[in-house]
Order: sequence, then C-alpha cells, then structure tokens
Amino acid sequence: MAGSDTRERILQTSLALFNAQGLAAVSTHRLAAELEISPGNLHYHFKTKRLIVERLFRRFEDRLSLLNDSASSVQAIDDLWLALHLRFEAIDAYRFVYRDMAYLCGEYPTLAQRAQALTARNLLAAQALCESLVATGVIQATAEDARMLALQIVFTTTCWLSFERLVPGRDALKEADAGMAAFYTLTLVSPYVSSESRAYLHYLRGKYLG
Amino acid sequence: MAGSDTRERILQTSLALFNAQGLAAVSTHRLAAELEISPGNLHYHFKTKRLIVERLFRRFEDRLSLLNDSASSVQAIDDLWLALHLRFEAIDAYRFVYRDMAYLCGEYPTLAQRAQALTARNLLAAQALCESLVATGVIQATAEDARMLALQIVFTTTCWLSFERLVPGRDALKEADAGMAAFYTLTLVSPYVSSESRAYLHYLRGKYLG
DNA sequence: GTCTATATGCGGATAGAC
DNA sequence: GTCTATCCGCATATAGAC
Repeated sequence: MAGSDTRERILQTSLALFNAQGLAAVSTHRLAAELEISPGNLHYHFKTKRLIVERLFRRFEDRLSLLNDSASSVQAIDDLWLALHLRFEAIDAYRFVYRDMAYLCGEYPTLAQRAQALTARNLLAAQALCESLVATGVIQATAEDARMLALQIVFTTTCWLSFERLVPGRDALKEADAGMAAFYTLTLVSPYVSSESRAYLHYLRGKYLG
Repeated sequence: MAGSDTRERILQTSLALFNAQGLAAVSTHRLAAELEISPGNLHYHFKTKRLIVERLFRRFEDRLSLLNDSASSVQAIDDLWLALHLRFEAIDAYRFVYRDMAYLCGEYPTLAQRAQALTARNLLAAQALCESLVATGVIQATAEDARMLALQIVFTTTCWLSFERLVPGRDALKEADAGMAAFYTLTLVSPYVSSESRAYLHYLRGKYLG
C-alpha cells in the first residue's frame, strides 16, 4: 500500500514532538524512543531528520495552499472569521514551523526559500481576499489601504501564535485558541468595515472580550 | 577596572555572532575561534554559554526598559515615530532574542519567564503611550480601542523584524530597516489619527512608499 | 589571564544480523 | 522491516600547566 504504517506513525509522532518540544530539542533518538522503535528502524524509513522535516513542511504548505485557494470566496465578515479560524487551526497544527522558523532556516536552507515562497503565496491570497471584501462592500478602503491590510493579515496569521506564548496569563502548554486569534485579526479589519457589516463584529467582541 | 577587556569583547562578539548566525548555530568553539582566544580562556570568563546569553538578555531588557520609561512623554505623531524607530533599533541590535525566542526558551527556561515579564512591561508602556495619545487628542479611540492598539503595537514591535525576513524581496542579510518597520507600525495607528495630525503620516507615506 | 589537552555525552547516521 | 551495535563528529565543560 501507499507508504507503510510505520512511516506514517513516524510523521505523526514527529509532528507532535516538534510542536510540543521544539525542532531543536527532538533528536532522532528521542523520536525513536517515543515511537518505541529502534534508531536503526527510524533510519530505514527516513535516512535523515531533514527528510522528516521536509515532508512535514510540505504537508503544511499543502494545507495552507488549500486555504489560500478559497481566499476570493470570502465575501462577508462571517466568511472572513471562518477563513481566519481555519487558518489559525492549520498553523497551530504545524505550529513548530513558524515558531521555530529561524532555527529551521539555519539548519535547512532549502526550506528557507520555500518559506519565502509560501509567504509570497499567502500575501497574494490575502490581497485577493481584501479585494473581494472591497468589491462586495464589506469594507471600505483605498487600494493602498487594502494592500496594507493584506500585509497585516499575513503578518498576524504568521506570527500571532508564537507571540501569544509571550503574553503572561496564557498557559504556554495549553493549545492555542484559534477563535481568540481570529478575533484579534478581525480588529485589524474593523476600522475599515462598513456600517452595515458591523453586527458580526459586535457579536464576536461580546464573545471574546467577556 | 570594572570587567576586563576580554570579557567585554566576548559579549560584543557573542552578540554579533548570535545575531548573524543564530543562537543555536554559534558554539563556544566557534565563538572562541572568532575571538582568537582558546576555549579554555573563554571558559575562564564565562563558565557556561548560558551565562553569556543571560548577560546579553539583561542588556536587552535594560535597553527596552529605558525606552518604556519614556512612553507617556509621546504626545505627537513625530514623537511616536521616533519612539518606534528607537525601539526597532534596539530590537534589531539584539535581534537574536526575539528571532530565536522559541529556541532560547527551550534551552534556558529561566529566560522564558523573564521574556514574559518583559512583554508585560512592554504592554503597560504601550498602554500608557496610547492613553497619552488619546489624552492629547492626537488619536481618537475608545478605551477598548486603545487597549487593542497597545496590544497591536507590542505584537508588531516584537515580531516584525523576524517576519520581515520571510517576505521575498528583502535581503535577509541586509540590516533591518527600522524606518520601514516604524512606518508599518504607524499604519496600525493611522485609522485612529485625528485629522489635524495626519500631516506627518502623509509625509512618511511619501517617504516609504516611493 | 591565557594556554593545551582532554573528559564526557549526545547527536546524526551507518553496518550488518535477523 | 526491524533489531543491536557502533562510528564519527561536535558541543559543553573541565583540569592543570604556564
């Protein structure tokens, strides 16, 4: 069959450990121990740690690309909220990527380029999204405003979950709150939202600022 | 005299190497080689790598705290621009701290707590700054808007320089552009700026969007 | 203060038996 | 596919001479 069961278990466990303990802290030995297989067996499935990381990175790219593809179908505030929510969930599922980005780029320069390319695609998708919101009258903004807003959205979705762990009062071990992150991102959009579309914003404000 | 010359050279060179190559990539051997001293001599001055990192982190804290102390004296857009500029310069001078934060927290849990405490102080300073801007009429915002704006400013100053390296077209090796970063941060404030204070914003827009 | 030499452990990766 | 055993190199840290 397509890929053995062990191979998939390795990828799942790697992802969980990278997310929980950091890319640098998870050695191939620890990984094998967690999987209850031998280091030799691990090497049979993935000749290098790099290959594991690259495979996970590709899955992350694929998942984000899927979300990017539907960017221009966002045509209302609640569409936007859902899109942001799904995006933060995806980033949280692979949170080691953005969180350990500097280390990752240093160790695997190939991935540094891929990360830049991914950011470029995210920017294009966010611009399409903002243009769609302007076209449907959900927000009112000049072309330049829309471009800056797209940049803000990409910046925020990329970095927010990493930043959140620095804010006191949030438990670093607890899973990230995608809803909270999405709400925060919406506040960036809020100054541009036309009066007819503010209802959903107020609903969310009540929900997350209680 | 207070601290030998070698000790200070170690700190300066460490900072430069950490910034340039990443905390994880700079071993004590590389550091000693760069300094043209022996690993044994390095160990004489700093028993562990951790002590070097902690000392640099403290300097970073001190430099930001100085800037935080003057937050409530910001009373015009050009004050704000200067304050942001100085802040980005400080963060850029110690850019390894925020860029390698995840690795740093994993290796030195003590510093994870200090980083949270630092973020808390930054948030308080940013809130004071926003309140000052509201009080002087430079911006118009509800108390809740001001709190969110403060959060946005801290988030941006903390993460922007790391994010910037992901945006294609910027050379990762080139030093960061504190002016560009400050301009970006100002766009967050711009929706709330009262009409009398927009002149400086337009001047900066012309300068950085040329 | 500075050196040479070295201890000790861990990390990635491999060889070869089963 | 999975194991045991092992190699090699690097990293932190140390000992002890000068």
